[in-house]
Parts: sequence; C-alpha cells; structure tokens
Amino acid sequence: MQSTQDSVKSSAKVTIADVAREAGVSKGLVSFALNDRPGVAADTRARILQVAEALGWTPSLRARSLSSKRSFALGLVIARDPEVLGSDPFFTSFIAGVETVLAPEGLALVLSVVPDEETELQTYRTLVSDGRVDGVFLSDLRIDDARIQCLADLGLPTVTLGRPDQPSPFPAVSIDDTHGIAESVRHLAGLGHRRIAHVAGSPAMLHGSRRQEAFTSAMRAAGLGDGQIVETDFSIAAGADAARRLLSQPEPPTAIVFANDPMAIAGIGVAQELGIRVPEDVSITGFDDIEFARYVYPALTTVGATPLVWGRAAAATLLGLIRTGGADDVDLPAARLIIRGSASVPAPG
Amino acid sequence: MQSTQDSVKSSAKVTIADVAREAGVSKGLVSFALNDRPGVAADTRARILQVAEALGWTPSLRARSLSSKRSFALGLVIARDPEVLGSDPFFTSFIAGVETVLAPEGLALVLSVVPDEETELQTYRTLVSDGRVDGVFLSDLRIDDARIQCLADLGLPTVTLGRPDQPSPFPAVSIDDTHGIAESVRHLAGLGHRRIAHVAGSPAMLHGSRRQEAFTSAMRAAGLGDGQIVETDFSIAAGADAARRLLSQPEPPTAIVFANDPMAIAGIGVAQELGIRVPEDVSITGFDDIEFARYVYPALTTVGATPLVWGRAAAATLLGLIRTGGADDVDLPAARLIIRGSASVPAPG
DNA sequence: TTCGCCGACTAAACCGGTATAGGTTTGCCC
DNA sequence: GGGCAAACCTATACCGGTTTAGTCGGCGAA
Repeated sequence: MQSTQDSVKSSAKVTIADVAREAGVSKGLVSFALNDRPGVAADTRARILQVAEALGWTPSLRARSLSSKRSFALGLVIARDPEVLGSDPFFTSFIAGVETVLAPEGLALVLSVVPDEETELQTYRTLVSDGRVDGVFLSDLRIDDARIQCLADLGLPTVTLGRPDQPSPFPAVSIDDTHGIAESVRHLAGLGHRRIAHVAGSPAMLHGSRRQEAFTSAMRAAGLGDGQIVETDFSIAAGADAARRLLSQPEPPTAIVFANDPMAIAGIGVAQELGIRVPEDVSITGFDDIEFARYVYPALTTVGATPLVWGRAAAATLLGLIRTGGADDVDLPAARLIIRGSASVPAPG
Repeated sequence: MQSTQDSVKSSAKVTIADVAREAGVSKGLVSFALNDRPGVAADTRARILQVAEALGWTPSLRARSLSSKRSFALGLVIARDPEVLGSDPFFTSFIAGVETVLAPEGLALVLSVVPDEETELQTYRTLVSDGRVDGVFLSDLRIDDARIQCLADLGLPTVTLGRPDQPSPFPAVSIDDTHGIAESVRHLAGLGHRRIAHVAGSPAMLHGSRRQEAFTSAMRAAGLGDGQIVETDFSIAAGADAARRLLSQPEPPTAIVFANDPMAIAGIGVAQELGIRVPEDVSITGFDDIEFARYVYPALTTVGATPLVWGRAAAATLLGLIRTGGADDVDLPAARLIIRGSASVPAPG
C-alpha cells in the first residue's frame, strides 16, 4: 500500500532471466531449481522459487518445448464415422477421466477425430513430426492392428486400451469384458432361457471378437449349444437390423445378448415396433451401462463398464511410461452385470 | 533402386539451416519463402521451396511457436459433469466438424473437460499463460456469462456458439433453434393438442431460456395460453423426473415438448413405465435429432440440429478471426422439425 | 556522372528456456 | 600445507525458427 513498487511496472511477460537477476543467480540455476534437480543448495533453491513466486513467473511452455523436445501434451486419435461416434458416450467419459490426471500435471490433451484408418495413421505421423504430443492412447484395438507397428516405428510412447492380439511393445490398460458377457449368459440361462442369441460387434475389433468368443464359450458351458450370432459394426443402425432379423425368424430367440448398449436400446425399440414385448417375449441385455440404459423402458440389464476409471488409469500409465521409460500392464476390475428390467423369465412354451 | 543416395544419410531432423545451405541462401530468406512474404524473387522462392521439398523439410512447430508466439492449436473447454456429458452426443459431432477444417491447416484441437465453471475460467487462464492455443470456442452460453468478460480480458480470440445476451467482442456462429420449437408447437397444435407442456432446459443457459421463450410465444400465438413448463438442467435424469411429474397430474398434458432428445427419450421411457401410451395418450417431441431418436420406439419426432455443420462453421470463423483479426457473425440455417412417430393426434376427450 | 532509391538478400539478434563444460569454494585427509 | 574431490554455481552454447537492421547491385532521375 505504501510503495510504488514494481510488479506492475510492465505488462511484459516475466522470463527466467528476470528471476535469475532478481535472485542474483544465473539462468541455468533457476532452471535447475525449477526442475528440482541435484546440484542446487537447499536455501538457494528456496530463494529462487520464492523470487519466482513473487515475480509471478511461469516458465514458457513454448521455450521449454523447443529446448527440451517435449510438448507437455498427450494425444488421442479417434477413427470413426462422426455420425456413429455421437451415439457412443464412451469417449467423452474416457476423456473426462484422462483429464482428471492431466490437468493437475499441467498437461493438455490433443484430440483428433478422423474418418478412417489411413487418415489415422497419417495423423499419428503428423503428430510425431510436429512434436505435438509426448504420447498417445490407442483405443478400439483391432485384430492384427496396423497401428501398433506404426506407433512402434514412430517411437511414440503409447498405452493400448486393452491387450492387443499381437506382440506389442506398449503397456496395456485393460478391463476384462468377457466376464460380464459370461455373466449375462449365465443370468439368462438361469432364468430359463434356452434359445439365446448374440448381436456381436465387429469381429475385426478386438473387443468385438472377444465378447463374441466369451458368448460362445459361456453358451457351451451352459449346455446351450453355440447360440445364434449376428455380426455388426457396433452401430445403432446395424444393431437394429440384427434385432429385426433375429426377431422375424419363425422360431426367434427368447433372449438376445447385445455387444453394446446402443444396439441393445435399438433392439428394444425394434421389438416394440414388432409388437414383441420386452422382457415377456424377449429378454435383452446390453454392454456398457450408458446413461440411457437406466432411462429407457424397460430399463436395460447390462454390463457396467467404467470409461472414466479407464481413462484415469490409462492416463496415469501413459504418464509413467513417458517419465520413467517403462510401465506395467494394468488390469482393471472386470465389468459386472447390472440387473434391471429388460431380462426376465421366458414366456412358457 | 540404383543410387545409394543421401536422403537417409542421417536420421537427424533436417532444419531450416540445411535448406538454406543447400539452396545457397540465408535462413531468413528460407523463412520468408516459406511464409510467402514479399521481398523474395519468384525464381528464388521456387528454388527454395523445391529444395525444402527435396530434403523433406518440415518446419519445427516448436521453434515456430517460440519465435512467432503462436501455438497452431485451437481450444475447446467443456464444463459439465462427465456423467451427464456422456449422454450428449453434441460435442463429438461438433468436434468432428471442427476437425474437418483444422486438419488440412495443420492445426490441432486441445480439449479440456472440467467439472465446473470456476475450473473452466482457470483453464482458460492457464491455456493463455501457457500459450497453448491461439483461440477458443465458447459453447453452452449462459445468461450473463462470466466467461465472455474473462476471455475478453485475456485477449484470447474467441468464437461464441450462439449469440450472447450481453455485448460481446467476439463473432458469434449461431443456429436459430427457436424456429424448431415453434414448429413443434404448431405441429402439435395442428394435430389437435390443447394441453401442451414444455420440459425446458436450464434457464441459466442461453439455449435453455431461448427455447423456453420460443415455446411460450408459440403457445400464445396458437391461442393455447402459456402452457405448463418444468425447468431442468438438460440432464436425462431431470428430464425423466419432469416427465414423471407432468404425467402423474390429475389432468396431464396430451403433448410434451422436450428441450433436448435425451430428456425426450427418457420421457418416452417414463410414459411407458406409467402405462401411458406414446403417442396415443401423450405425444412427445425432442430437440437435436441424436442418432438414438430414430431407433427408440416410437421414433422421436424432433428438431434436427446439425452439430457437425456448426463445428465446421465455427472453426472456419475462428480461423478467420485469428488470421485477419476480425470475422463476421454467421447464421446457420434454422433447425427444422423432423416428423416421426412420437407425436400424433390426441386421444378424444 | 552521380545520387537516391528500391528490391533482393544476408547477418545477427531474439524468443525463453535447457544442457554442458568449466570455474570457485569449501572441507577433508595425509 | 598441498592435493583433491564434492558441492555449487556461472557462462555459454544450443533448440530451430522469425524478425530486423543492414549490405549490395542496378536503374531512373537530376
């Protein structure tokens, strides 16, 4: 209140040189103190940090990027038809989870939405050659996924969402979704269903084929044969088509296990449209537990995925990989079946 | 195939200095040629670019950022409860639209998902002080929105999604959503409905209050009084609650206009749960035309928004603002009513 | 012929950090 | 008391572009 002090003397950004001068040390030492590295006396370090604080100095991200060859950002590339993407709430929740660990670290998330795989590979290359990110999340793993080799070649630190079907140099953060499918089948079998069908996701996608396998083996284990399977691309439209096909048969299944919630919800809609009651005439289960699942009628019996938790774990793992050069695989708790109203005992006969 | 040529001689990144040497000019001139500025002879420029091409030179984004004080990235901050966010497909489509214009320009999108407004303001400040972005999109405009002043103070180029209710220094990219609401009311009135209710979004949000006003004035214009209105926060849960409240009344409305699709879909669920038939006993309309709208039963009569187009327009406008220092407001074509099965003539009586 | 000016181009400073090769102290040991 | 190493710290060269202050040659006007 009493001094016409500096501190507002100029709106020019304060730099490391200002801090160094004010603290009576060299730029280099300020840098060392900031990144707390050995070789700085404790009291000197304290003084430097205090001066920095007083001057309100924030090291320039840009300068840091240039000299340290890091970018302080992580990347996520999503390859999907935007139209289809919209109905899948996975990514928004996943990203929210990622943010919870990035934000406190001062890291940013660079997001790309691209239409196809070729563009996706190109995007990774650009991301690397621009030095835009320090690492990426690899999602929607596919069978024999070309992106793994691409990212390995690029030398870009990566965390895969799920364990690839091929040798991979990257840590995987996975959630066991086969358990939930098996639980679904057991639940339905326990209710008395014998003709259970599966609307599978794309067999080219790892979680699609894995859930399908889980379905088959659970069916066999329950002594129900292989069960009828219709493959889709995970889209709502495809799910609706599959449901229509299954339910229009002479002897339709009494229960359908859908590989994701959007398709299951479309399935409920198709059944109703056909005058088939859910769950009296056909039981339906989904996978994901998206918010809609609780609010459609009947409420969807589904398997609860936790994209937010997944995002958090993936971000923590990627951060560890980048900082220490290595990271272990992480296995999240298996997704569990959530019982609501869309599955019940089959109609007699 | 025949020459053991260079080009792979060293994996070291080729820099502007390499290009300059190879082309026999100075670094500065290469820079001038690259950013095609006056003062370079046409043939010299051509030669430089050709050498750059031959050497496979890509200017370092980091170096460019440092010296030019730009970051070649745009930002989008979303403040929402991640749980609620997931059910709203708006952003994924919007982002996809944004990407279609950013990608060809070599720009990246930095995305932040934050839990509340205070964090959002802080995020903008960090984004600016880190020089992380060259501009941002401001979405989910609120009444008397504090973010506008904040962004103006920060001097961050901004495009608002919709026209704010206060003086704003920023260009607005808007879509008229009142038209669609009015169309909905007229459609329902034309079918013979007299008791029409509105499940409004948050009155604190601009599109919430605007749609509500549009509803009210359309009702009056149709000579149907003010109509019953329930305010929500746009969330599915709130929409379900509102529907339950409305439909449990002694004299429930025969039609409900929902401020968005997720709430409308929840509304259909609630009605079915209560044993109220849609559309026989109650007609329902939504807003957004999310993908689910086509696949629930009955298919949702709703107003078609076009987030992808919006994203494209917003990105183009923001780009223009950043590059030329100014940009005009853009008005997208009004959202139109899409008639499906969830609204029909009311039951007699 | 000479001056002035303009367009093309060069050299070097600069952006704001990081990294590294020295320089001082200081303390300890023989 | 000289020798030496560890602990601290400084000076300076980067990182790879952009930008500015000049340099230089040539041409039109005086």
